[in-house]
Amino acid sequence: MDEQPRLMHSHGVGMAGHPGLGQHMPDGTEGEGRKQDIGDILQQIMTITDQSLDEAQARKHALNCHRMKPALFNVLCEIKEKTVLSIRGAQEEEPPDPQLMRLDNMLLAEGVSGPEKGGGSAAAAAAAAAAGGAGADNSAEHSDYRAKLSQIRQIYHTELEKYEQACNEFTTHVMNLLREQSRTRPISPKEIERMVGIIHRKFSSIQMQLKQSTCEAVMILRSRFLDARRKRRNFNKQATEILNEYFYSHLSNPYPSEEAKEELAKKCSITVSQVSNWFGNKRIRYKKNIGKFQEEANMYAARTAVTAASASAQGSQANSPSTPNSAGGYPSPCYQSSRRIQ
DNA sequence: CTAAATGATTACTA
DNA sequence: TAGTAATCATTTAG
Repeated sequence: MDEQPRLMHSHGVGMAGHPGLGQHMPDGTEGEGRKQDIGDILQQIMTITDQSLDEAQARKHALNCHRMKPALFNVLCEIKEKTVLSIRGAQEEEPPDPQLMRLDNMLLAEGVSGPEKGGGSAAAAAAAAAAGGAGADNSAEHSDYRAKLSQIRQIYHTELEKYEQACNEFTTHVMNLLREQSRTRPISPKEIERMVGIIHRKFSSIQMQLKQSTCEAVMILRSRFLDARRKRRNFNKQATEILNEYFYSHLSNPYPSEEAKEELAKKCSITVSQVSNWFGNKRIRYKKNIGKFQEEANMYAARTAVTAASASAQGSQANSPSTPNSAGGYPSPCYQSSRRIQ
């Protein structure tokens, strides 16, 4: 890049005003003239940094108005395209991020990013059903869940909109800037397009963070909603009585069969696993402190005796769910601290 | 308010 | 895999 201008100057004579500066050059003479023009322009570019601002501005204008400018600009763009941009272009076209897709799917499933109300309530209903809480005070919690979900959704959409707007503003700004600059340096429309792509990717990575934190919030809300420990309700008195009745009338072997559990569950309007939980808790707590349960045990023993008596008096045993070995020959806790629980 | 009671969960065992 | 033991988180009693 050192020799060429000089070389051109040595030959170039008076071709400055040549009208035919087309892309093709039919003969060497025309080529020489063009070369000289290019040499002039390059010279000006090289020295432009040495000039004052006003001077530079004037020169810039002159350069811009130069008849060779568009052609040279195209050439430079092409060169640039072939070198720098093609290298960068090779590593683009990344596949859609699987994690982002997962987040999107979840937000959609959770009704955060989907259609306004429909998806949300459906998901909430599904969650409510999964909670399995025998629908008593379920609706209150349900609406609470929905309210919180819609709050999350609102924040999400507001933020998303904000990001989108910022992205658009920034993109427009950069595009204007590049277009403006493309008057003085070789920037092809393709390159602008690519830059826009880069900006969008950056912003979408920010959006991913938003999506991620929204997902987290939904998960926490959901787990809170589903985790029954956090909103435990005691069983009603009747259910507790039925369970206790069974427990104390089967003290020697307080392990209800699957069928018995089902029956108890139905009677108490709770689930079978709740029955299992109850018996698990009862056995361990009874074993740990039999003394404390003495009174309760006596009470239920007496009650069972009475019902049994009245039942046998009527010649029927319709009461008490499948009672194989009730009070019969088993020691009431009054007489001994039965140790049949492992 | 604190402590006890209680339903659910977890890690482990036979 | 059902059951045990420890523990959590909540409700209820005092």
